[in-house]
Amino acid sequence: MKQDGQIDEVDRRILSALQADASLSHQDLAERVGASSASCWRRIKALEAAGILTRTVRLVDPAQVGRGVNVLCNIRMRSHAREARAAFEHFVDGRPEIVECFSMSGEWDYLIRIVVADVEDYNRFLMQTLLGHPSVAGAASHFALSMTKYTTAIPL
Amino acid sequence: MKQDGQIDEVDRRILSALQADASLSHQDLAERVGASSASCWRRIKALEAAGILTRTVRLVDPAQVGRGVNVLCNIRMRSHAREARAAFEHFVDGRPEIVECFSMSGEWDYLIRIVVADVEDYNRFLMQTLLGHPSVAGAASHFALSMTKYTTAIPL
DNA sequence: CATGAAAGCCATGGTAA
DNA sequence: TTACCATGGCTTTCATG
Repeated sequence: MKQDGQIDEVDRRILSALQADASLSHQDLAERVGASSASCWRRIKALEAAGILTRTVRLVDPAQVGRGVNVLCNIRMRSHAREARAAFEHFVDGRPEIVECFSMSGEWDYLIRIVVADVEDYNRFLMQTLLGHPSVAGAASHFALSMTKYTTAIPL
Repeated sequence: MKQDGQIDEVDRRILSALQADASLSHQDLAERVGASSASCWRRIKALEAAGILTRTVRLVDPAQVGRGVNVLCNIRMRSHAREARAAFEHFVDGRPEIVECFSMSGEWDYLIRIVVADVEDYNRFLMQTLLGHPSVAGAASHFALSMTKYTTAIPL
């Protein structure tokens, strides 16, 4: 990355490579993106400092640890007051089975994705946890039959 | 992991730690989960061999690279024939702006998440790319106002 | 059979020119 | 950019519970 904060072609290649496989050594990465190892290292530091390149995470196969079922759930709030929204979002934050939450335009207020073991597991979550929250007025759950694509890579 | 393939408490701690931060060294990891470095190493190898622990990826801040807008889009297929589904899923695979795709139960056939720069960008994608696909009969797009939670960590 | 401790080797990151 | 060097992490061995 040049000092003007712009991302150039080499930066893009670095980001793409690291999004696909962060276990690459700087040397492998260097030859893959067509730059020197030292240059790669400096660019990575700059991208981290700029907050563009964030965490390094290891992925776990959900099905293998008993979380093979995805449910997408639309949520309607009882109130749109700031406190109600903050309370709900804080609640979402604290529930590890909720892996994604979007505040939505349109007829529903939120869309969340939940990973569960099975239908019964979801029933428990819905009845006891989600619908028990004071901010939640209603929910419409949709089960995923399969996840045909999942990537953490943002296109560049 | 014992030879029976079961995941014990230490394995769970290893998985949790690596899901949160895969840049930990085996030694740091070891003391964090309360085991020796060698034991940690063996367990990680076993978890990889079992396919439980998969890729290591680096995350990129979508907003910083001009992909700050999320759109959730329900899709109805023209046909449910196997070839039509395969063709659509292959198409999804090849479009990097589509980061997630679920085959759904209920009134819609698929739910996809798309990351775009702005509304105009999405308009282009919808009109020229998505609706241009022969398998797609219709689509209902919902814009996310914000992403309040996103994690790659599966609860254990 | 899994673990913890210990040690050596090698690759790697970081820094120099 | 290239080259180098020292650091430290990965991997194995071995004894133990």
